[in-house]
Amino acid sequence: MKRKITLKQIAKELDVSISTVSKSLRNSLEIGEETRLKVQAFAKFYNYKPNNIALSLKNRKTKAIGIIIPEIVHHFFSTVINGIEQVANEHGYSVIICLSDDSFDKEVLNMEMLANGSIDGFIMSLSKETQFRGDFHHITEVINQGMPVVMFDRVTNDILCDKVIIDDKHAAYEAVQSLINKGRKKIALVTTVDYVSVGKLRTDGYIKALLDNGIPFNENLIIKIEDIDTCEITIGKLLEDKAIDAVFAVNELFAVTIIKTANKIGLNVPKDLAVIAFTDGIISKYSTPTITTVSQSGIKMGNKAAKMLIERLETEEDEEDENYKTEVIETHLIERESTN
Amino acid sequence: MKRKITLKQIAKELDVSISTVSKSLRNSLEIGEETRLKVQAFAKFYNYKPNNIALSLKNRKTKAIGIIIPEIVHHFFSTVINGIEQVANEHGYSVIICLSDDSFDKEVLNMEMLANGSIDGFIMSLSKETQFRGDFHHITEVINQGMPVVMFDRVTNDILCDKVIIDDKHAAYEAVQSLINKGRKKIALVTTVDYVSVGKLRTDGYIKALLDNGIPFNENLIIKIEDIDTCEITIGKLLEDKAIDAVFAVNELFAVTIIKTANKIGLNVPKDLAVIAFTDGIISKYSTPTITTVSQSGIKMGNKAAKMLIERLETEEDEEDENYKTEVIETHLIERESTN
DNA sequence: TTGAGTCACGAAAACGTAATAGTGTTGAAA
DNA sequence: TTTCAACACTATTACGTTTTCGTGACTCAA
Repeated sequence: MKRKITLKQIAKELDVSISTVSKSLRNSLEIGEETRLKVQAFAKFYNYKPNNIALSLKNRKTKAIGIIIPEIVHHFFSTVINGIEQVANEHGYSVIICLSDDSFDKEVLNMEMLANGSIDGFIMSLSKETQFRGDFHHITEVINQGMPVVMFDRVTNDILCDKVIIDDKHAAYEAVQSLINKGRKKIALVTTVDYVSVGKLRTDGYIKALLDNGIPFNENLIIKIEDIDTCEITIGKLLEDKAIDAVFAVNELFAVTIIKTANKIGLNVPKDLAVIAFTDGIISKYSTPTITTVSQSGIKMGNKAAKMLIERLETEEDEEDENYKTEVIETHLIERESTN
Repeated sequence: MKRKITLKQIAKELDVSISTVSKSLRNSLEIGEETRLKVQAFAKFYNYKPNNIALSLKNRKTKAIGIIIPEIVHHFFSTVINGIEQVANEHGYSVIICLSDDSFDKEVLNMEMLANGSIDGFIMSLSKETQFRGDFHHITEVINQGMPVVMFDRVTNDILCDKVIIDDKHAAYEAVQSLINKGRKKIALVTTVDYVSVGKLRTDGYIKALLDNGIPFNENLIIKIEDIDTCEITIGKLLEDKAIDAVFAVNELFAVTIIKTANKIGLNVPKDLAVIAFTDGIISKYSTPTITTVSQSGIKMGNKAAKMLIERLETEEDEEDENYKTEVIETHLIERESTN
């Protein structure tokens, strides 16, 4: 139960000054070899390690990056964290994670908590509520204090900062195009009701793909799910009434529910109904049939976001160019059983 | 781009001492009302917030807890994090997460990094490699320094500290018993090869359930999967050669693979083959058929672990009783389609 | 013998805060 | 007039580092 040893204690024990100890441990030439070795041996014996907090205070940097995301029990977000952690670790940074639970207030609170010196910069994805409100003052404030912010996936144009996104519109376009290429004509879109930026973009891509191929866009073929647990009826209606031959779902959960519902009413996937989903996760890989998806590599996204943040943290403050970049992570289609 | 304001700057600006500012902001009676209000107004205007790092250094506590887990893209672990974060947040703690990637070296490195003042205590689950090696010196060291550690799920008896586990043996026993109750007689166990404590316990429970019911234990019905991606052959052989009527799988992935393989060789789940899995995750819920599982509530585990840690952090150091507790989180069977 | 120049080390400031221990002024009681 | 207390602040220390600036002792050349 011995507390960690400090420079001061070593100094006292060896009857030298604190500066001498500090310098010895950093192998300064100022200190004579004898003293230096003696101090080093002593420090090693007592397993001296500098106190991170003291260093942070002195250096005015914590070597920690704050991550704020809506939820963590979520394949995509946890993958991004993984990606961030990888490069953070390589560069000697640790990551502090806060969850907003898609609540504006929690997002603000967490940011304020971390912004008071705990971290050097933020990597974040906006909560639904924040996107809905369009209130980003907490982020502006942090940026104005000179703390860099990198946003990913759920971003906003209202904030100037580095961003990492996927081209949701284009990816959706390609997914729908691939369905059309396979001869599907009546393609439905199953999406969410919320006001998250990505939802709109994916819808845009869906519509554009249809129109570019001379397929009329029918508003009735877009259905918005409120609650995943009670959506079977809505989906059932879509499948029975509209005589569609393909569905583009904006996430895995919708896709797998669609397949289950289709099976119940006697439709075969992929013969009668092709299904394609956005976001490649674990469900698509293990569902029956396996589901064709648009993969958005969370790892790459996390890697990139972390690189951008660290880059900004480690360039001299004076030469801050401030020309913020938006990186686009490429997506690709993973073809599986749900589209013949 | 104005840096955060400090007490010193406020003091200088208002031409009072730092102590006066500090005391004013904490509403000390020592300071006259006029000065107090003036300082408070000024601080509010400039949005003064005390610097966390300085506070940490002064108070010798960081109000942060370190989490070390093998991986994060993993339903169970991310659920536990969620549980930890909930109570941590309630108590004003933030969480720093490090991933060991199931590597001993990374686990040690991460612990050392965090132990040097960055956090007040650890919540951790051992990496596979650490369990295999049986080398826990890094944990002992941290504990000896007076830093509390709470271990969950993958724990070891070699370390004295608070622990949160589920009763793996008993839970496995109940799962197998439920299969037997449904008339299944020839029950296989599909498990992992690694040396993780929980694997052994689950096997023990499986065997005990068989023996208690007068069913002879047949070693050939236990198969150990090395690599999830190439296990279909092994599983196929098991299903075809052994004429089994039920399988107990130690995780979801094994279970869903078993079901897929069974379907391929013409077996119907659950009619011909009942399948039950350990660890309730998202796959079990959305697989076809849905899978009966033993749920181990990660949220509860996280909640409990965080509570235990914070409790220890916030009781006076002198009255440390040091009688470590091991909390057992109850599990329960979630019956779904894979067992008639 | 003095001046400069090295050597080996120490003192002190700084990072930002909170708390303990002063300090000077005023007013009132003795 | 002295004494004591209350008031309203300020100075200082401590948390653990790193670093800049000194400084005393010694050596060597002029």
